Amino acid sequence: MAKDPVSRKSELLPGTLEMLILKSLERNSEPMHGYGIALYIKQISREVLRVEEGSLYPALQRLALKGLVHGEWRESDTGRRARYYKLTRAGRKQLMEEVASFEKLLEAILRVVQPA
Amino acid sequence: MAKDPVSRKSELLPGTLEMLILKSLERNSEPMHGYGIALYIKQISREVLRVEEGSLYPALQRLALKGLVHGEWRESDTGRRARYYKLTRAGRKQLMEEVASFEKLLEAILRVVQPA
DNA sequence: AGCATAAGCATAGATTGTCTATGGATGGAA
DNA sequence: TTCCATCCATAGACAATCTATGCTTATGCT
Repeated sequence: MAKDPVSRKSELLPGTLEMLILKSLERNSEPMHGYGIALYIKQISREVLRVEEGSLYPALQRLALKGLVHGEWRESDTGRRARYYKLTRAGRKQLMEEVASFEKLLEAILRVVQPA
Repeated sequence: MAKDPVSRKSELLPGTLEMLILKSLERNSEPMHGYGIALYIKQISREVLRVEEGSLYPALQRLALKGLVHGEWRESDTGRRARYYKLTRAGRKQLMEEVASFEKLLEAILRVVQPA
């Protein structure tokens, strides 16, 4: 008991996480580490989107496996070791496609949800 | 081999199905059966959204269990037996909340995805 | 008469993607 | 010396969707 205080639903729309990560990398031009990406998304979405670490790191690994990002160890500004990621060419392409199909889906959903 | 001809990704944004169903019921005022709901969503989204039966019927059952819709057997226009669903008061309320939080999420995602 | 197709419901099982929970290490501030 | 922020990572639970399948009945075509 003593669970589920409000709602344990996901903080994001499932299926959008990888797109959000890729987009973050694109918009910042400088390579970013995972923690930084999480902060960035949280901040720019005005605290609405929160990316949990248990979702984030596996997602970054998937993206790296698929060759959409490239990661390497470096030292962060604060002196800790961190894995810095940047978009690959394939990642940039994939991002464009994902955004396009996301927007298409969105339009379709809004046609159902919002009165004409 | 000989698989995965194009992309086996979902035809909708996961997490939006129940909202789409509830909204369909709201907009049609008359009770609808599952098959009709599927056709409606497909049509109004201009073929972009396709709701598979394997997703639809379990979703309707979940909604009924939660008391958000009420279903009863009737005879359809074409003379077959069909389960007709209508929104309950609770369902109407839930729908409003879901739409609101969906739109909030959307805004947040678009802030990340679309350049300021 | 025979057959195909549309209308209609349903379940089982696989898969995917997220989450929670946990663990650990380090640096700086109180 | 304690705490918090920074940073990574994995395991396991869980929810939601999909594919695949099976069934029934009415209508239309040939």
